[in-house]
Amino acid sequence: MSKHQKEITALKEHLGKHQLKCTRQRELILDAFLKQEHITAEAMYHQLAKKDPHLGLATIYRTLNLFCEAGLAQARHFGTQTQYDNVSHKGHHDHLICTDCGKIVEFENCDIERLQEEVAARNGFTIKTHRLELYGLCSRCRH
Amino acid sequence: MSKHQKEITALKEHLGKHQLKCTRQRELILDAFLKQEHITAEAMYHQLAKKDPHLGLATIYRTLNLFCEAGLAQARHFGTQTQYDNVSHKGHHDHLICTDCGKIVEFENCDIERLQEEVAARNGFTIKTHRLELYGLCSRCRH
DNA sequence: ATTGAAATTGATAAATCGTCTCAAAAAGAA
DNA sequence: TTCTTTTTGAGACGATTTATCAATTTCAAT
Repeated sequence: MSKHQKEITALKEHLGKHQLKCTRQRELILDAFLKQEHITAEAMYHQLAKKDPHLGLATIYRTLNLFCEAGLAQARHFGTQTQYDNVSHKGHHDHLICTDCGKIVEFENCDIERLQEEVAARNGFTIKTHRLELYGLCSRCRH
Repeated sequence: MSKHQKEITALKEHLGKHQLKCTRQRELILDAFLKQEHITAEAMYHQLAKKDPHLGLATIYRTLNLFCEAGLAQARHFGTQTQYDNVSHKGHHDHLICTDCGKIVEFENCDIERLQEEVAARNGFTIKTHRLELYGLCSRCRH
């Protein structure tokens, strides 16, 4: 019994609803993905090469995008690459980023999210996702 | 006397500090850039083709990146392209983005920024800049 | 104003990242 | 098993951005 049974079920539900099939590759990629906070397709490609040397990069991209559609992942453009965030546990994924050493701290703040909803409503928008990144210096780099 | 004298001075100061030179192209691009809220390199390329048909795309990229280093612009990856935001007027630049039609609404919210400071302080960070993007559907696309 | 070292430019080649194509393979219902 | 549909893997492709490099421009020192 996997630790991530809930997410596995969620994916299968999505697959069923959309006439998609449950493949070995999708299960393999999901299993690896759920162990991460966030990962790039390229990183996952190298990571999974050990388990399945023939797993194609295109399949990883396709599958991670599938996870986004299924609501398990969320794509985020960071630098030149796309990070796929694991949002199956937390609803959102905000970041504090040290511009000096690159350290990333993740946080969540309900008050900020409530205010975001207000701003959106005031402008006639319905928010689906958001992205908040705070750039600065961590305590160590400030000195 | 240009409306953007402050920014022109800021750029020249940056150039001086880094042994960079003030060229006709840089002045031309700065002038065009300061009239925008945000623009892509490609869009600026086409826009400036009228004034200088020989201005190269690479120069536009180089110069917009220079503006980022000088603190006049801020790069933001949206979809497959990079938007260069004009941050010389406002300290911050937050966006409401319609994922359907691409419409972008800019906003500012002091309460959110105050909360951001709190989160940062709690984690030992000192914020220099931030990025907040809310993705969803605008009123028109919701229907 | 002229000179000369250093930076910049324009044109294009190259790199990067992600998607598309398509024949072969796999899934899964009948 | 059989048949239809979906998926896969490999590489081609497309879009965006950066690197290369000879020619040009800037600008400080004559």
